[in-house]
Amino acid sequence: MLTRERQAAIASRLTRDGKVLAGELASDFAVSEDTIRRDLREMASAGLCERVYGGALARPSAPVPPPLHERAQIAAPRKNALAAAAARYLVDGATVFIDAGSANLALAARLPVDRRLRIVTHSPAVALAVPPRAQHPVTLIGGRYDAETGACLGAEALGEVERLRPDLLVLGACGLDAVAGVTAFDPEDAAIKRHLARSSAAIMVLATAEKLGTAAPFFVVGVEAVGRIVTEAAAKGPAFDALGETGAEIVLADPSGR
Amino acid sequence: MLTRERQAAIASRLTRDGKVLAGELASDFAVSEDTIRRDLREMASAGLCERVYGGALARPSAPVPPPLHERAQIAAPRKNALAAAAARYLVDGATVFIDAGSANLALAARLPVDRRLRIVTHSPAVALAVPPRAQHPVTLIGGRYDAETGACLGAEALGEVERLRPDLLVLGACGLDAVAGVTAFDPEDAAIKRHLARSSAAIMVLATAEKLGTAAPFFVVGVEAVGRIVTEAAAKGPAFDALGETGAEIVLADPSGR
DNA sequence: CCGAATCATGCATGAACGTGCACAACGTCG
DNA sequence: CGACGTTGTGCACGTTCATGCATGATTCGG
Repeated sequence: MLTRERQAAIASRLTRDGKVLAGELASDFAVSEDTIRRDLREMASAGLCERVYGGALARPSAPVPPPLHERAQIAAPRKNALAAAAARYLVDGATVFIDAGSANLALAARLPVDRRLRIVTHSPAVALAVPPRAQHPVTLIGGRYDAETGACLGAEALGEVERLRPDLLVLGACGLDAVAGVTAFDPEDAAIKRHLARSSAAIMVLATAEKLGTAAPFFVVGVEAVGRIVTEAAAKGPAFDALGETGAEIVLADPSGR
Repeated sequence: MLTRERQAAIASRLTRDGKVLAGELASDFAVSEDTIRRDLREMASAGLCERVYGGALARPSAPVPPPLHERAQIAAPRKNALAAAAARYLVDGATVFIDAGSANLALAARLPVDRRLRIVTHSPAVALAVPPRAQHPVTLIGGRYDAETGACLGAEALGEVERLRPDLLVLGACGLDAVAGVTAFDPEDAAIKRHLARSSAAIMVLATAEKLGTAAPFFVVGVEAVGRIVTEAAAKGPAFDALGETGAEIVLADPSGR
């Protein structure tokens, strides 16, 4: 049996029963409990379930849409590490726009609870990921929902975005390069990002290593406008050095997620 | 039984009964009172309940209805059956507004793929639940996101809703009664529902058996405005008969989900 | 003010856990 | 074809966690 196949089976059990037991799964799938624990850990870090002592519970929150969901699952621990590092720079009382994207989704799920933040987003998944316990007021920008980017796009969304003046924009980047700047795959998405970049007081970008030195078709904003780039140590190389020379503050995430 | 699972069960008892007794819980869950006391202490420190001598009380500010994501898991198979029955009445090419609510969430997830529908909603969870495979264009109404109802409320949302003229409104009902009509727990939610009910060409309500004959604090619309009520056979009784006499078409869902 | 019930705390125990390591299966590239 | 990196798995190790019990302290009701 394939690993992913087994994890899919665990996921379907979760939705059916609402919970799974590690020991039970181990004997049912004829693997060791270690393997099951690894599965559950992975799934939990991808937001598929809640890990608890003895097994796992179905996530009490709404389902994350498949395209975004798949992206969220890729390198989830690394994205969580980025999120943890970025969360430190969210100051109390600030209005923060969180762009769509898998790393930003991880950030939304790990927003600090010891500070009060006004969260604005055009991504329903981000809005739902904000832990209700934190009591951060969440404003969602409406419009035509685009499943590919996982955000609301179009004229309506753009119109609403134009009225905003966020203190901080947590920008999602499909590509990030010292020369090409921040770039996106979708033209409409790029248009909204451009507006946001202009009207925000500060910009922070979360980028996994593989995004550095790459460019997508649509330009959003030059790197000189980005105040802070959160990335990982694995990104070190020529593209990384070039970014550092643009004046942006580069933050390296601790892989352990601290 | 998992520790967290037990604590969740205690929490749901708290919202149901308003109080729990330590000794009673201990014998019901077959653990020692020490364990229960530890649970209650932990929950109290998390703000989930108020610890008192002999047990615990529900927090005075405890939400009357549990948040949407919890409601969605209650009686899920029955809600899926309602959804399957309701899906038959969505006609090709129609613009359908899907209100927030757990049964409506199930409907969104089971939208027919053989017809083209324009979906509009103010619930991010509903927008995300629409299967991307179906290619239904989804418009999401933005605004302040309210975790309690699971929808975007407030002036912004109301303003956008006012511009809509849906062919069909799939209305969520917190209570449904022949005399009291459709009612809601939240005043702002009720305001938006009222607007929608006025501007929609037709109204359909999905209601599980326990909602029939009950009323929530805020009035939305009288039953005479509701064209079709989808409910279950288990609802049959005086309240059910009274609804039938108002002229609305009553549809009974097949428990097998067909 | 007294007895009984309830409680917090410390401790012991076993289950569940994370981590590091070794090994096997697999695909890739020279 | 063989060397190599990757990935999934199981095992051993020490650690953490949940639980029940014992012990005093606290609270409640009369």
